[in-house]
Amino acid sequence: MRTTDVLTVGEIARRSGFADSAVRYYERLGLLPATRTSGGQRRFERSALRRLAFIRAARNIGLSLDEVAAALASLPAGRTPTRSDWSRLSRSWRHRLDDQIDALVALRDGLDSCIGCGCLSLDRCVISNPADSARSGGPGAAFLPAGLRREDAAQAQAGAGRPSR
Amino acid sequence: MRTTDVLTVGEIARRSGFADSAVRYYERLGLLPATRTSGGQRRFERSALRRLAFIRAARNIGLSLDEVAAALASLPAGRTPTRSDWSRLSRSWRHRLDDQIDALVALRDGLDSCIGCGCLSLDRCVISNPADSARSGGPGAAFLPAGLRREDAAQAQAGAGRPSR
DNA sequence: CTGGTAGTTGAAGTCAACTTCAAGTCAAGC
DNA sequence: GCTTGACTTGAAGTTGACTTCAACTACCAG
Repeated sequence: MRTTDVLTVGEIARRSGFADSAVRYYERLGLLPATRTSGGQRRFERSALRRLAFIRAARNIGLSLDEVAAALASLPAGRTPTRSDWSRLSRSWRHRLDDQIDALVALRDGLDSCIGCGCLSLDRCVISNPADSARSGGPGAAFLPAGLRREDAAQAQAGAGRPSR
Repeated sequence: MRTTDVLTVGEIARRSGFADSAVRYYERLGLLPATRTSGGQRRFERSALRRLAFIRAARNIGLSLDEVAAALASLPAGRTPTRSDWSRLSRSWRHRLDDQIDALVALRDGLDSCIGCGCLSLDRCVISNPADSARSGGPGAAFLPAGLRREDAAQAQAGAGRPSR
């Protein structure tokens, strides 16, 4: 056992590429299980690295941490997740990505038809009116086109608002 | 002159679909020119509606308000912008959209090759490592894939951070 | 046993883009 | 002239995902 079996925050952070503070944050949110030494320091298992990889991947796809938490919660309790467990989780992302891509392509096509006209009509232009136009409510950022917005895709949380990077 | 030539905040908000508070906010940022009545109330010209359409379109594409401000600042001073002025501004969006789409498609292709393997290797998996992996710095959201992140596209601001919806 | 590196906590800060609030003023129809 | 709805301001709050800070403690090599 040359390589230690448990990892400290710093080690996990270094290996995963996340900041220490992010790792602690995730643990606090319950996304990352950790045991504690008698002195109160966190110790992570190797599998935590896989969880962090999942988190990074999910965030790259555009999931919120709430959604990540929900996904992680769906993992089988007790046993260590298998490859197919992880695979199952990421399978649904395909759809999400497709939707995002479709939305952007639609926007681009609209842009192509708008370039040159310079109309930017509030009523007619596709770019300023991608399918819908009414503002949803709540504070926070809201710049992605419909279909790219978090709230549009997430039916999960009951909270208010909505998000970005 | 049935239809009034100048518009109040409320009218502009209603017609543009933005909230009153957003319109005031934009005016405060200098994105939206307004005159004042003797009593201090804002009065907008009709052209403000076009500016708002531009702002909405730009935000839908994913531009920050800073970038919108920069774009608006490039409009000819003095005269009212023409259609070709607006057209010129929106032409560069095409590239941005292409980049965003490319990034998402790459992510999806990677996902396809990853589904089933469930590896999620921090080193090898495309999904958790879309091209790059090192965290940039700064607080704030950061979930979009490279090429979709605000900071990646914006060379403008000198501020810290980085962003998400 | 000692020193230094790495870890701990809670509270507060950051960022963007707004919204909400309170306390008060303006504009306009009757 | 009055009432009422729309407007004004500045300050503070919201959201998500973290980061930063200060004050302190743990771990471990030597």
